[in-house]
Amino acid sequence: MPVTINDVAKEAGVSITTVSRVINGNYPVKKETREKVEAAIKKLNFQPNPIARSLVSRKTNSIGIVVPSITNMYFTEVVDGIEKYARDHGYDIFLNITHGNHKNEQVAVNKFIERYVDGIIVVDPQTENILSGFYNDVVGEIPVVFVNGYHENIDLSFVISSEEKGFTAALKHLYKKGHKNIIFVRGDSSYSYDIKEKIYKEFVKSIGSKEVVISVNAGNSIEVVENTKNALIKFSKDIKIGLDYTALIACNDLMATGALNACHELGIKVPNEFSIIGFDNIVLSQMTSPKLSTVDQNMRKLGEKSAELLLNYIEKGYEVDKVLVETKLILRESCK
Amino acid sequence: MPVTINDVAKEAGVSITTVSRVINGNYPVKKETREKVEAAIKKLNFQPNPIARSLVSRKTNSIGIVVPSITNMYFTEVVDGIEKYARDHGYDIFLNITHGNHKNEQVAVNKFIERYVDGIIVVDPQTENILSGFYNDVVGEIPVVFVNGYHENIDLSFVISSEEKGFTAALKHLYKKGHKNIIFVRGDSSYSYDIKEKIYKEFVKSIGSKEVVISVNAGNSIEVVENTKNALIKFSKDIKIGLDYTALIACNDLMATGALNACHELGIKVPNEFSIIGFDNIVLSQMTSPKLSTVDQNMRKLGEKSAELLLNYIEKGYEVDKVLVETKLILRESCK
DNA sequence: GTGAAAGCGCTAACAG
DNA sequence: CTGTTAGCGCTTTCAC
Repeated sequence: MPVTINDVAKEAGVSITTVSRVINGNYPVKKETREKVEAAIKKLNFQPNPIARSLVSRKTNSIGIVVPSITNMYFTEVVDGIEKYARDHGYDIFLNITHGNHKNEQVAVNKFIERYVDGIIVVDPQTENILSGFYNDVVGEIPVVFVNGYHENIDLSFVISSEEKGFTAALKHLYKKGHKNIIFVRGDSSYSYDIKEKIYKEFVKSIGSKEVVISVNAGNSIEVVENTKNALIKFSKDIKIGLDYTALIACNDLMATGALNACHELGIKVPNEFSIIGFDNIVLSQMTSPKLSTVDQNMRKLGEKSAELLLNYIEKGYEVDKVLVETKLILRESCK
Repeated sequence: MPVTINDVAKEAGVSITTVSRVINGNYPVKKETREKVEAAIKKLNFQPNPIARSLVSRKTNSIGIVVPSITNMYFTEVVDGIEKYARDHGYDIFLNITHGNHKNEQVAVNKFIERYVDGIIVVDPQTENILSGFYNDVVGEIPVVFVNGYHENIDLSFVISSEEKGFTAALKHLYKKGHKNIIFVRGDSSYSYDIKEKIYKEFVKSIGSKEVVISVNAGNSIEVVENTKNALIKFSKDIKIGLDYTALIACNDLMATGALNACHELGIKVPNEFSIIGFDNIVLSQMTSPKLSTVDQNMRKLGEKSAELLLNYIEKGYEVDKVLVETKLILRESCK
């Protein structure tokens, strides 16, 4: 049986109120009394029961993270950033993995609310939950911060990476290096792929080149590597990769890795004959050979910022913000 | 203000005791009474406050996971397995990342105990915490299950993958395929590397071959890929890789990937001239070109099993178990 | 079958 | 400065 505030009070010869006061330091306590109490606390090794505390204070010092997947290196770094920031600030974190299912996401959020977590971070929320108004009700009950995902004209708080900027920078870099015909690789459905495709098409048009969009199945799962490889190999039968087209830009590093593998198999030298640039800067991009040039989304910062924002809401009240996290072009070995 | 059991009692015209009974179904309640109460619960959309519940029941329906890292694909899959099993069985999970620091690990465990989680899973515990007796005190307070890590003659509950068997199988496979001179790659310090080295040396001796152990800095971080690559390239100056030595076995897939990258750079064809076999079967092993042959540790199952064990302890009482999870040789493209 | 009342461990008026 | 008391929302004796 753990020691309670009562035991401490008895040991110190004071009331439990006094003990409570020295624990919380929110009311004046005479120095000698405090010392007596502190001695008792130490002697008995007393830890206030957070459950009892929460019951009256209506604060649990915990936050919930809802994330589509954790085997995906992208999300993993975001979670890492959140965890560190939150823990450093005295919050424990609950984790719920939705596997990209929008119903699961709702269930997860509702369960966190029932648990009385102090706030929730949803990483890459399902677009339909954003659009359906599900979250508009939720934020009435509890502060929520979203990391990336669909956010156009949405009255909710987001931490977003400036993908447009980063993607444009990557494209411009390729162009500056003399690449005129650039292949674009995207997954089947995602807000972020749509944005990038739009930018790509406009860019290609602006330089008077022709567009080649390769769309592969899945987008963020392991399979996308293989899918991209196969798609590119198939594509290479019609068009001379390395001659007609000298560069490729992918919506994420998984796809870029798949493209790299295709070149490997086709005997195309990267970067000498063909340049590849990815997106995200997941750890994988440093493990390939050659190492991938990519656009750093700074996922860890994305996580930290969202946690920072959430803790602010918890402590000072909710409001709607959009925080932009800068992306950064990382030049490694896969393009020249 | 959320609706409480009082509101329901009032609405249904019964006492809160009765409401509590229909919620928990632990005492007989007349059918019509129950229906009245259920109607009220539904009407008011009542959710029992888990904090209040925990305070009296001394059960939080939550477990804590302590893990060294989450950007490491290996741990990530373990956590995934735990999360799924626990959630499917009504438990929420707290996550704490220690970054491989044994002090952090202790703090994490203690914080979970203070939070009154119902049980704790420690993935790859720090050997010094195991040996120092830290955990022997802990299990007196709360059930704990460990996933892998040092466990020889340790009186604690472990879920362990049969690394010895898997590693031996990989070695035998290589030998059967005609490889006599096999290079071994390990990281600097880890119980699991030591075990593998021992097996390797015995095996090499048994087939009358000579041993080559390459030890690289770090073991489970991103850098190990690069470190292994460099080590192998350096090594290749003295000994003809692909001629004198035709195969390599690594302690994990990160190192195997590094070796693969080295071959790539050295112009050595894998698997035609040189065979590589990894360990773990992290997702990365399917993303390389050629895809890595490896030993599947079945990390997801490791996670699930540990959760299963823990929930059993929570519900039926703690005892000491050692559960072995089988490994499996996965032949893909990197060896022949 | 049902309800009154005590209490889980703590905080926060309210008195003094 | 310090103590008494009333809860927070729920479960669980103990009576009836």
